[in-house]
Amino acid sequence: MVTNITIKDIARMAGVSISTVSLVLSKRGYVSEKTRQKVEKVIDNHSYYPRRSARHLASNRTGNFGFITSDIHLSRTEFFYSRVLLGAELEARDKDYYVLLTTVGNQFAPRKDLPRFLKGRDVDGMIIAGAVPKTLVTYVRQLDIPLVLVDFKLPSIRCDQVLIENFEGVYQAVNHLIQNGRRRIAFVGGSNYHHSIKERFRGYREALLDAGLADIAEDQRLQYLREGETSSQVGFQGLSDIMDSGADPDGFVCSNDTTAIGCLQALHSRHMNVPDDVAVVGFDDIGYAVHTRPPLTTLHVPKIEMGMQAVRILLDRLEKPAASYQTRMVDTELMIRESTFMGQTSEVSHLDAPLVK
Amino acid sequence: MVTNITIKDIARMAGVSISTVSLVLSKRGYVSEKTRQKVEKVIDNHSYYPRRSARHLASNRTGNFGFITSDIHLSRTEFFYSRVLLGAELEARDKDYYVLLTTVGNQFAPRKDLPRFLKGRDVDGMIIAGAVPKTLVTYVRQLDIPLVLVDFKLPSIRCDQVLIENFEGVYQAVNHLIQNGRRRIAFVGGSNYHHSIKERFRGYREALLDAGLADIAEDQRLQYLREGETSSQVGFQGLSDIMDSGADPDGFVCSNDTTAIGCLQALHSRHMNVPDDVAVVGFDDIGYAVHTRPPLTTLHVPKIEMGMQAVRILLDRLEKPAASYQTRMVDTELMIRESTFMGQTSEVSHLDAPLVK
DNA sequence: GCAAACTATCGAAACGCTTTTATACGAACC
DNA sequence: GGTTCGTATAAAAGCGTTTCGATAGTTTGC
Repeated sequence: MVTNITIKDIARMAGVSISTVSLVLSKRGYVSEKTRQKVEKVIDNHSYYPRRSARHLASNRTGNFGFITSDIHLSRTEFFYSRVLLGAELEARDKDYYVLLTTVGNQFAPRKDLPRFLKGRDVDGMIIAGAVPKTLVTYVRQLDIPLVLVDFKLPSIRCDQVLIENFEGVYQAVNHLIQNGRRRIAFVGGSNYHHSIKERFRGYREALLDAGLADIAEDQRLQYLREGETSSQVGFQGLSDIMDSGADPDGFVCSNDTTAIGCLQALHSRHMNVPDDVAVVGFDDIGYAVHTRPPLTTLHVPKIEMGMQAVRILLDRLEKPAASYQTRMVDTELMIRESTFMGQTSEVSHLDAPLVK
Repeated sequence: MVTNITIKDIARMAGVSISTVSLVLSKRGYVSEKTRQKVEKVIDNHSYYPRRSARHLASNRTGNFGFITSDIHLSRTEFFYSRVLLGAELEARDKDYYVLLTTVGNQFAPRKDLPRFLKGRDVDGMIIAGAVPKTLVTYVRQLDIPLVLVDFKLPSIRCDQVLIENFEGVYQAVNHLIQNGRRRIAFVGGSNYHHSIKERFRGYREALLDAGLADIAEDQRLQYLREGETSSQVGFQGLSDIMDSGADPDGFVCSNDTTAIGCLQALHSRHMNVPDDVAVVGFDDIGYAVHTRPPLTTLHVPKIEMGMQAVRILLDRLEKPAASYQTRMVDTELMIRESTFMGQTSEVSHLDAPLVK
C-alpha cells in the first residue's frame, strides 16, 4: 500500500542527496533543470508527499491557521460564521494550510481558557470571527502571532481586519424603504457590544436624518436595542414592544436575519400583513431568508468571501510581517424580496446556492 | 512572551532527564510520586506544552482526524453536516485531537482527487459524513486508516458506522399522520442513492402496509423519487406533481426538512392550508424547521451527538485496531409542530437552541 | 587572468519530542 | 546468597524534514 516512503528513499532512487530533494520540493535555491526533472519524476512515480510533522518541526512553521469564534456564534448564528469558516477553509486548502477550529465562551481567563492551539503553538496565524471577549483579543495580540479579526473590531486593538460595509448597507436599505413610501421606520437590534450592530444602527439613523426624517430618528419608541436574549427572541420582543408603544411603524430594519425572522413571526401572530401593513428588512442573507414567508429583503453579505480574505491577509502577513495593517471592507448587496416590496424581486435562492458565489 | 521553552528546559529545571519529563507527560512507565510532582510543578510554572509536530514525528501519530463530506452536502445541506462536524470537533477537542475538514466532489479519481490529508498522512482516522462516491470509500478502506461512516452506508463496505434510525423515524411519523386522520399519505424524496433516503422510504411503505393501507403504499402517484435537483426544488416539484396527479393526498412525508420547506412553499402558492388541507412532515429538524409557517413537524436527529459518536468510535478503534466493527444507531424524536396538528405541540426551538443538547 | 560572484550539490546539524535500551538499586525467590 | 524481578532514572537512538555551511565548478568583471 502507501508505505512509509521518505525523502531519503526518493533521494536514493533519484541518485541525489536529501538536500537536493528538499530543494526541489520547496522550489527554492539552485537546482539544475535536469536534476529537478529527474527528482520530480521519482516523486511522482511513488506518490511521495512529505510528512507534515517532520516538515513543521524542522521549519518551525505549522501549516495551520487557528479559527476562533464564540460558541454562541457558532451555535446560534451558525448560519453566518460557519460560512466564514468554510471560506477560510477553501482558501487555506488552496494554499495547503489547515484551519483548526475552536470556540470560546463569554469569559476568558488567559491561563484557563486559552484556545488550545495557542498552547501547543500549533498555528502560524489566527482568525477571530465575530465578537469575543476583549481580553482574549488583547492576549492574542501580545503574542507575536499574526491575527486577523473578521466582522469584529475593538477601538483599542490595531490589527488586520475584514469588515462588512454595515453602515452603507443599512443606509441603502432604509432608502429602499423610503422610496417605497415607508416613513415610520423602526430599528430592532441586539447586543450593542458588537461593532457591526453599532454600525448598522448608525446607518439607520443617518439615512433617516439625511432624508429629513429627524423626528423618526429621534423617536425612542421606534428603537429597540437590548441584549441578553437570543436573536429571534429579540426580534419577536422588539417588534411587540415597538408595536405596543403607539409609535405606529410601517417598516422594520433588523440588525440581522434571525432578528428579522422573529419579527416576521410576531407580525404573523398579530395578523399583520407583510409587506402591505409593514415592511421588514434583515441583514446577512442567511440561507433561510429566501424561504421565510414572505421571502425576506435583506443585505447579502459575502460570508465565504470574508473567510477567504482573512486567510489571504494572513498569508500576506506571513510574508511581510512588518507591513502596515490592512482592513478589507466587503460590500453588501441589497436583496429585494417580498418582505418590502410586491413586484419584481431578486431571484437568487441562497438556500440552494452553490458553495462559492 | 511565551518563549520556545522545550522539554529540555523543563528537564534541566526539574533536575531530571528528558525521558523522565516525557514519562510524566504521557503518564506512562515508572515515575516516583516525588519526581512526578516536582516535574509537574515546573511544567505548570512555565506553562509548558509539548510541541505537537515534534511529538507526532517521534510517535508516528498525528493527533488529527480527517472529516470528509461532499461539497454539495456542506453547501446545500450545510445545516445538517456542519452540525455533525461541530459534534466531532467538540468531542475531539476534549481528547486533544484536531479535526481536519475537506470536501470532495461527485467524482473521485484516486490520484487526483485524493483528500489532502491522506496525502501527507496527516490523520490517525477518518470520518466520512453523508454520501460520497463509492470509489472514495473503497480507496480509504484499503488504506489501513480507521474509518467511520456517518449517515452513510454502502452494501459492500464493512466498517464502523453511525447511522440514524431512519426507518423507525418515518414509521413513527406516518403513524402520527394516520392517528390524526390522514389516509392518503404521499412521499416526496430526493436521491435514492443515499442509504438514509432509501430507509426513510421503506419506513413510509411499511407503516402504510402495517396500517392496512396497501392501496396507498402501492399508488405510484403518491410517490415522488427523483434525483438531480436540489432539495427544496425536489419538494416544490414533487408536491406539484403529486397534487396534479389526481391522487388527492392529505399528507406529505418528506425525505428531509429542506424538501419539506419546498413542499410548504408549493402549498402556499397553491393557496392550500397546512395542516387543515394537508399535513407535512420533514426529517432532520434543522434549525429553521421551527420557523417555517406553519412550524414543521419533523424528526429530530441528534446531529452533534452523531459527530461525537464518530470520534469516540475512532478513539476506540485506535486502542483496539482488531475489534469487530460497530454500528451505532442514533434515535430520532418526533417533534410535533403545527404542520401536522393543531393543538399542543413540541416546544423546543432549535434555531436558538444551545450548542449541545 | 585572477578575484569575486553565481550556480549546483551535498553532508551534517538541528528541530523537540518518544521510545528503546542501559544502568542501578532494592526486594523477593528457592 | 546469587539470581530474578520490579521500580526508577538516564542516555541515546531515532522520527523525516529543513537549513546552514562547505565544496567546487562556472561565469562575470575589469
